[in-house]
Amino acid sequence: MIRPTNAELAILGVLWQRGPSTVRDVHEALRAARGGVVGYTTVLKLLQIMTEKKLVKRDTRSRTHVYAAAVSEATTRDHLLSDLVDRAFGGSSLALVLQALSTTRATPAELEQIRRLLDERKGDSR
Amino acid sequence: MIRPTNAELAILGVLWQRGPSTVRDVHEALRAARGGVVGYTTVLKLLQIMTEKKLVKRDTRSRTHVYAAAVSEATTRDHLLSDLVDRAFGGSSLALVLQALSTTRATPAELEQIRRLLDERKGDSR
DNA sequence: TGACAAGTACGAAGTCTTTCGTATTTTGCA
DNA sequence: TGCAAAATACGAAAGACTTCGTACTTGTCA
Repeated sequence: MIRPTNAELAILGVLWQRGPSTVRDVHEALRAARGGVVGYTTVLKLLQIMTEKKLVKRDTRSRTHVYAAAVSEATTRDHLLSDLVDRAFGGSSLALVLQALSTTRATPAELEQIRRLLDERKGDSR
Repeated sequence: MIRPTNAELAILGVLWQRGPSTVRDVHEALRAARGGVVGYTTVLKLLQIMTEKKLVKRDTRSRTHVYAAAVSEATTRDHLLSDLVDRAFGGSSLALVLQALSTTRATPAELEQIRRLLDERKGDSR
């Protein structure tokens, strides 16, 4: 159900990082982050749409509305991952993990981090 | 560059599985696989578009054209993964792997498979 | 108080995806 | 030979995304 589009993800990224923000905040963050050639009213419109979709919450108490993410980053990532698993990996999360592992560039420390996670789950079929 | 849409992925899935196929083949495979309520000419049109996009190759020697995937499954998966990494994981493949691992349901055997892959890459910063 | 700045709301246009209907072409065979 | 079946080509429509212009509202301060 939670499947933010591209532009929506960019905005959620800002909200996750900055916390509750005004349109202006988001607009400037986007402009700073990337070559964000996106107009102010575009961001406003997107936030309005995202409010309808319940992706963000809007506080209208002050004239300048304040928006906050209504979905967590982890949950959203989960949804996007399982979406991709369904669409391109025949429903197999394992296939995705293996593919990601086999092409990702990881430092030894990172490999170790993965190994630790595996250890925690040893014999755990969750 | 290789970013098949949803419908395109479904078709590529058939081509990867069946090998070179006619429109009719693909159409029937889709209909069989899912509740594939998709018309014959829809599949045809998609294959034509995919030919333009170089996602498939078309052999027109016989009247009934034969289509074959022009992109490999592994490469396509890579592209989709790195796309998702960029869009939703701040560019960190590691973050994606960790997230996928922490929510995926894996049997001990599967965990072992992952561990073996890690072993192969030990000290390998590729 | 009245004009300007800063906000929000809204509609509309452009692009992409997906879908299919219709027209046209080709082939096989009765 | 000529018709029906099977194919391909093409255009167009509907929906989703993204973008922004324009209109309207509200608050500030000279």
